[in-house]
Amino acid sequence: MFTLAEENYLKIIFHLEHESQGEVSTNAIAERMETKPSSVTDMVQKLAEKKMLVYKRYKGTQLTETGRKVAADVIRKHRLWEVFLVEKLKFHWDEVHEIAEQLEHIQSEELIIRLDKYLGSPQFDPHGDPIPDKNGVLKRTEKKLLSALEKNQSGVCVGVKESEPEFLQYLDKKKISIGTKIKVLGKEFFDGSMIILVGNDQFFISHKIAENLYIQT
Amino acid sequence: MFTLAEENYLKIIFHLEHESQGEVSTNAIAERMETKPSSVTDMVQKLAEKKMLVYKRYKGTQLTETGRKVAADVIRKHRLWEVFLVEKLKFHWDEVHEIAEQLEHIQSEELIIRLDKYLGSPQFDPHGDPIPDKNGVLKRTEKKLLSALEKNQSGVCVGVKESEPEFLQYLDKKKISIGTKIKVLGKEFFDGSMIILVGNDQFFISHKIAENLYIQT
DNA sequence: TATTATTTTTAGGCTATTCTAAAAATAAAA
DNA sequence: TTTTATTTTTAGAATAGCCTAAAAATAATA
Repeated sequence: MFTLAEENYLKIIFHLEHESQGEVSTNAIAERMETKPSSVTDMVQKLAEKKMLVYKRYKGTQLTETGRKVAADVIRKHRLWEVFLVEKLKFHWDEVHEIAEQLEHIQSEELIIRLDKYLGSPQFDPHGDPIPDKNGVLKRTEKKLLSALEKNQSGVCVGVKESEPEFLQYLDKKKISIGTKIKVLGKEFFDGSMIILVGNDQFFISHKIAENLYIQT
Repeated sequence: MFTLAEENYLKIIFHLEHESQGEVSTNAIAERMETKPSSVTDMVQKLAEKKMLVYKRYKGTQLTETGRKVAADVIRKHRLWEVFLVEKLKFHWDEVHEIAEQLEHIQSEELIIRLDKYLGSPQFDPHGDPIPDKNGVLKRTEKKLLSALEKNQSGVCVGVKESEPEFLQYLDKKKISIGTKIKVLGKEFFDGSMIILVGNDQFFISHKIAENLYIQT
C-alpha cells in the first residue's frame, strides 16, 4: 500500500503537526528526515497526489484525514513493538527505538491485532508516549514529570525522559518500571527531593531523578 | 550491510543449493524469485563482486562460505519469527510465512539473540524445518512423516506437511502442536491407520492424517 | 519600497532494482 | 555435425528515492 519512505514521511509530518499547529514546512520535514528539502518537495507532491496530504507550493503541507490515519497506524505499530521489546525481550528503554523503527513497517493487520492483545493492549510505550488506538485516535498525553507532583499525589510510571544506562539500572534496582505505581509521601521544597512509595518500599530520591521520570496521573 | 533484495537472493540460492547439488542456474533462481532471468544475472554479478558467491557466465552460481552464512542467518531469523508468531501470537502454522518473510529482514543481532532465548532456543520452525544455529549451521533434517513410524516408536511433532485450516483445527482439538510428544501404540497395515498416544489421551488416526504430520525421532 | 536573505521549487543526474528485446552461448535433436 | 531449441547475457529503458545547483517565491531588513 505504502512504501517505507512514504510511511516515514507521513509519520514525521504527523509528529510535526502535533508539535506546532498549522501547515508543516518543507524545511522542517527535511531536517527531521535528515534529507534535503528538494527531496521533501518530491515526496510531498507524491503524497499529495495520493491524497494523503494537502500541499500548497511554498506554503507547506497538512495531512488529510486519511493521511493522519495512516501515520497514526505506523506510530501505533512502532510503540506496540517498543512495548514488546521492553516487556517481553527485556531490552532497556533506550535500546528499542532503532529496532522499532524497522518493525513499524511490517505489513499485517492481523499481526498488530494479535500483538496488541498479547501485550495486554497497553496505553503507553516505554517512553511514556501514548499508543494510538486501532482507529488512529491518539489520547492527548497527560504525562508529567514526577517532579511536578505534590505531596500525597500518586500516579503510574509511564516512561523516562533521558535514559542513560546508569539511570535505567537504578530504576531496575528500585523496582520501578512502566506501570509501576508511585506515590509522593514527602517533598522538600528546598532542593526538590522527594520521599516516594513504590510497592511497599519507601525511599528518598533526588530532584534530578524526579525530573527524569514521566508519570501518568 | 545487505539490501532486502540481496538477502532474498542469497536465501533463495541457499535453498536451491540444498535441493540439488552443484551450481544453481540463473533460470532456477529467476523462477523461485518470480523475476526475469536478466534481473538475476544483474544481481548475481553484484553478489559475486561482494564475494557472496562464485559466478561463472553461463555456468551458474555457488555460494561462498560467507554467502552461505549470510543466507543461513536470514533463514534463522525467518524461522525464529515463525515460531514466535505461532507459539506466542497464536497464529496458525499456515498463516505465518508472509509475515516472517518481512520480519526476517529486521537488522539487529541483539534482537535475534533475545528472541531466540525468549522462545527457548527452538530447534524447529512450525513447519518442522530445522532452524540454523547462530553460526549458520543447519542441522540435517531428520524429520519423517508420522506414517513412517512403527508400533511403539515415538517422536516429537515438528510440523505439518499441508496445512489446510480444517486439518489445523483437528490438531488443535486433539491438542497436537509443535513439541507435542506422540507415541504409536498400534498400526494397521491394512490401511495405515494408527492408534497414537498424545499426553494421556490415546486415539485413532487415519493414514491421511499420519501422512501429514512431521515427526522428529 | 527596494534590497537582501531565506525558503522552496525546479531541472537534471545518480543508484538500485527491475523490465523488454535482441544477441550470444550452450545443449539437444536431426 | 549441422540445425534447432533453450538458456543466459547484454543493451537500453523505466521507476523510486535521493542528490546538487540554479531559479523562483517569500520574508526580512534597510
